[in-house]
Amino acid sequence: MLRQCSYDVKVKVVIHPQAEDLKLARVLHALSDPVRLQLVRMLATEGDLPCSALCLGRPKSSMSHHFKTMIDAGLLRVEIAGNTHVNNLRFDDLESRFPGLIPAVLKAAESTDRTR
Amino acid sequence: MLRQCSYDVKVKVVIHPQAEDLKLARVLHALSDPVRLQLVRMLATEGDLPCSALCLGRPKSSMSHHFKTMIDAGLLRVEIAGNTHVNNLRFDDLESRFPGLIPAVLKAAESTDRTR
DNA sequence: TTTCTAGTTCGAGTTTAATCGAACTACTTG
DNA sequence: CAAGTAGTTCGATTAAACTCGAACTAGAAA
Repeated sequence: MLRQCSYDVKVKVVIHPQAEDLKLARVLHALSDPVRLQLVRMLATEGDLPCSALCLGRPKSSMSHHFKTMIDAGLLRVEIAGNTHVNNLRFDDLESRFPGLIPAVLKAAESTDRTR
Repeated sequence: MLRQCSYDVKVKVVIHPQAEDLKLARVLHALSDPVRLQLVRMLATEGDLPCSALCLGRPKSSMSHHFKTMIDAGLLRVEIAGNTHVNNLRFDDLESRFPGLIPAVLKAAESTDRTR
């Protein structure tokens, strides 16, 4: 028996994995790209930021790909505020699941920009 | 002016990057695979191991690829002892370059095997 | 010297990822 | 409502990675 919805509902759903479902390999992969490392650094130091503040000269579609990768891995949470998407680093979730990992990565990334 | 070598020299050279040349993104990428994470765990807990002790059921050629990835990233050092290649985790180099990173990864990996 | 063992290299097939223009959606503002 | 703004999605292209059999190399052992 199928239930049908009589109105045309359009919900923009961004799926964030739960803290306990974060997978280490996925998180490390999301961190293993210079562009994404830079995003993590910016979000860690400057707090929540809209996409526009994070697209440093690159095409929007490229950045959208990186955001998706990070969201799927559980690195970012996105809150939609009207027109803009506010990104924030899921620091507490990451820290509870993988203690010390993000601080170590941030420290390592800060010690040099020759990340690649 | 070219110098020529009159004998046929064959040297097996394994190039290990120097500690100060390790690149964070490369290291994270080398860590971002479940098979390689497992290798890191085994080497961390059991010390130096030959390839044969690390190829858990997988084809040698596949494992060779993973070893190469890890060596190139600076995760492993290989010492050739006669017939066998002894692998060891470059813990001290990694720790001096990226303090806390490997311990955090090991702790995270140990907390669950659902790494992927 | 033949054989065994340990591991690499090669090559092919497949998968996954990165890049980016163009079209699209949805909110906001005039 | 029209126009602008913020960001996603699509589709194509290219580049990297992963996997693995087969052939190869070199040391060890018989």
